[in-house]
Amino acid sequence: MTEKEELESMCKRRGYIWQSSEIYGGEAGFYDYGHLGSQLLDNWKREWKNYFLSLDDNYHLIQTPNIHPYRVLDASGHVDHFSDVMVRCEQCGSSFRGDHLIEEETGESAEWMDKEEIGGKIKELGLSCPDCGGPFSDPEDFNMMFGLDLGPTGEKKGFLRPETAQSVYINFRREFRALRKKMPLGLATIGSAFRNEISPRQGVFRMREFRQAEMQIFFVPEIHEEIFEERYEMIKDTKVKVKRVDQDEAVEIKLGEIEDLPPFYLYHLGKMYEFYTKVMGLSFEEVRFRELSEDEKAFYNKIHFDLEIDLDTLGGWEEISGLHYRSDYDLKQHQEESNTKLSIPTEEGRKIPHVIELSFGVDRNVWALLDRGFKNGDRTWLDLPVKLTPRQVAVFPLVRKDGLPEKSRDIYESLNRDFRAHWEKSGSIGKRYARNDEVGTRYCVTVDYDTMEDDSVTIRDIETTEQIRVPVNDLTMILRRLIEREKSFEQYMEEQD
RNA sequence: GCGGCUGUGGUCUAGACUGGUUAGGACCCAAGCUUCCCAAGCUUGUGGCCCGGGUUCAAAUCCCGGCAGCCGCACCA
Repeated sequence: MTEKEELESMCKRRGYIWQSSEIYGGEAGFYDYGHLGSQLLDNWKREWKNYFLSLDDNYHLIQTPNIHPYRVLDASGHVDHFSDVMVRCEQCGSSFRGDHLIEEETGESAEWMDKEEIGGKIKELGLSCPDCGGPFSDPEDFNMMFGLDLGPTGEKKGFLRPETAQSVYINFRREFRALRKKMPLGLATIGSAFRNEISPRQGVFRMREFRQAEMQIFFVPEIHEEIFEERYEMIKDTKVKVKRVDQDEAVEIKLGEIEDLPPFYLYHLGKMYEFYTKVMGLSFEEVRFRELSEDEKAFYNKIHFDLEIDLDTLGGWEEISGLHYRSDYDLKQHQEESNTKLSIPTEEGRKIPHVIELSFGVDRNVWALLDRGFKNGDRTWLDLPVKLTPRQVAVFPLVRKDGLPEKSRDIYESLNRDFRAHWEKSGSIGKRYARNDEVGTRYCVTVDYDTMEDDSVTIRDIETTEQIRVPVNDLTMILRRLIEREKSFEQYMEEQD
């Protein structure tokens, strides 16, 4: 089996993640998280919130519906731009994007054209199927958004949102007032988004329903730049790995050495990098930022880097998150379409705030954790940071007799109040270690015959399989220190020698 | 969405070409025995031919349709 198959098998067998509706044969583009996956997902969200909301006093979380009325997505440009005009070859059945066919022929952009215009232009140019030369059918709209009829008459139209960002923009005005007009203002949200992908593949990387965690930061560049500059100064020696659009390889560089990007952008780039190395526990080498070319990036993004992680299961660097400078495009659009003033008063008159967006694919982040953590050599184990892992500690009896199971159960119950704990007694001790290695249980506490004598237990570290012996009374304190990284397992080991 | 390949207990698979005993194995899981630290062993047990239709005395096996997965193309503002 390939690495990917091994990991998928583990995820199904042990309760992380699998295809949705599987007893009915499944449906492409939908996945369910089991008891472990769901816990990992929750933990990731919690750590994400802890990290990004604490970047500034004025960064906050909001919660919004998955459904937008038609006008929101019309204003944002999704009704026009998120759809493509497709034409189908009547002879061989292949389908193509109409605007692309025209662009190839004329060399000019045809993205602005609607269904009728594209149909007319194709006839005018006498285009035929590039595959077989057959004639084209009439063009049809294909929109990546799931449309909805709202209410009993079905006359009101809406969509499942294709991104969470718009939910935040339409709440800017309310929150700006509620938060007493302080700027910069950061509004984060974690929620689901929906895209009717033509052919979803690559597991959780292209789903029809997926989760996003986004931090939208509103600011007026010429006024608030200073604030970010100060923060940037503090981290400008931070090293990151960046692949610019004109480079073949990512290079290691200090933030301060990147001269053509504004401090507010570099500051957040540095902070995102830090999230991946410090919170998600990835090594510097496994993460990079890649700048998107003009062709790749959306027209409203002035600066766009994707954060990519080198994944074994997907064969290389994959987009996990993004940092987008969206300028004032979004608020301007909504101001115009809603006839609501979204500019803010400044000493230099009213200004429409700009947005820098920190955007994270939650499912992709979770999969990246599983991919990078999955070790399948001599021993199979899952290396998840202790703050993120679904099981922080497991408690076992060494053997199933002489009161050890009961003792271990007592210890488990006391630990379960403070940690994500687990208890089991079936099989042999080795088997229990192996089972817990596979799902990423960080520490295994074993009750043995010494425990019955002197009330001490062993703690085993998943990474090294080494053990330390500690008093039961100190267990909670020691585990807490290990989890909070106040003291490392190695330090405890040294103390014992 | 197009083309190719594939679909057997929870997982991985044998069987299919050449239709015919009770669909076999390994691992996992559960219960028990055993066991003083890294998937030991023994006993017992649960559980399966992707779905629907057709051909046939008889279908996991052949045919048609659907669904899903993988690969290629296309798509991924």
